[in-house]
Amino acid sequence: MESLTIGQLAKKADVNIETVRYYERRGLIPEPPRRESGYRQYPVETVARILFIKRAKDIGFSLKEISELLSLRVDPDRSSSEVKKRAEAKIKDIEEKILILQRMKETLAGLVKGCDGCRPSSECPILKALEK
Amino acid sequence: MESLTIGQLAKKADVNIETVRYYERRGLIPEPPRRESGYRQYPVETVARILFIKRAKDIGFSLKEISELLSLRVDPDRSSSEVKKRAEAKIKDIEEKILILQRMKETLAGLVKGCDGCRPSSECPILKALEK
DNA sequence: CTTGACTCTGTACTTTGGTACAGGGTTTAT
DNA sequence: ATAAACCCTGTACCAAAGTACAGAGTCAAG
Repeated sequence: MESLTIGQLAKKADVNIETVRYYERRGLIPEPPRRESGYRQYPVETVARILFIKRAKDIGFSLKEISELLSLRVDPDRSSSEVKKRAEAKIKDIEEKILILQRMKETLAGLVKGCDGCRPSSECPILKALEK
Repeated sequence: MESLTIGQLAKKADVNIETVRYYERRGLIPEPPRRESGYRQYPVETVARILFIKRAKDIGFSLKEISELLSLRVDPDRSSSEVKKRAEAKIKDIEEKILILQRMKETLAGLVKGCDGCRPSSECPILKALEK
């Protein structure tokens, strides 16, 4: 059982079958080999690929950005500063997101433990915390 | 110049005018007072509100989640465990996102500094790192 | 006091990321 | 060998988050 049908893949990755085909159309997963019947035969790694996509999506990357992310990994001219630059840009993006989330979290934590700062009718710090 | 027209607001927050009206319809920003003509008059704080929404969106919250986030801040009976519970749930969400982002970042950072680890034709760790 | 820039409501269109058939062939378990 | 359960392509539909008018009224600068 070296390979998966589209249904098995979808189940393992916990997505809709149609989503798998959609990702293929979008170029997010490679076109798999087919058998004579035309049935797709997925290598097991494709499960990880789809999980990656799901996670990345959850944290705010668009499918377009995700395919950029994925293409970094695959690009064959390894030492190319092009690739490196793109990876670095992505890292910047990610750091930015982390910062925003951390500020958000602190603010919420303040809210949870008694948040006396939230005086009635005055400005709650939640917005303040997120002004760049 | 205590208040802003919708156009001024949109410009300051760097969004489309239509987006502002859309956020109003969605309840993400409060309905502002109007003058006789019907023109909206926004208090300057609304700029911060919209910036908040933009940031939250960028890091993967839906507008629906964002209005939940915003409603936490406004709820008057702050000691209610209801509010507390919701805030705690949001914190969990946020922590999860941060973790994913950190793993992603490390992986990319590994890629950047001399991606010798990416042996030809073998599995690049980028996927591995993101398998839950 | 008019002209150009702005705003109003309402409706319709767009993009992104899927989902859902329809109509037909394939596999597999009994 | 025949259902039940899969899979195929293609097209259509969906929700979320805007965006874009149309047709009409308002503002403000010269």
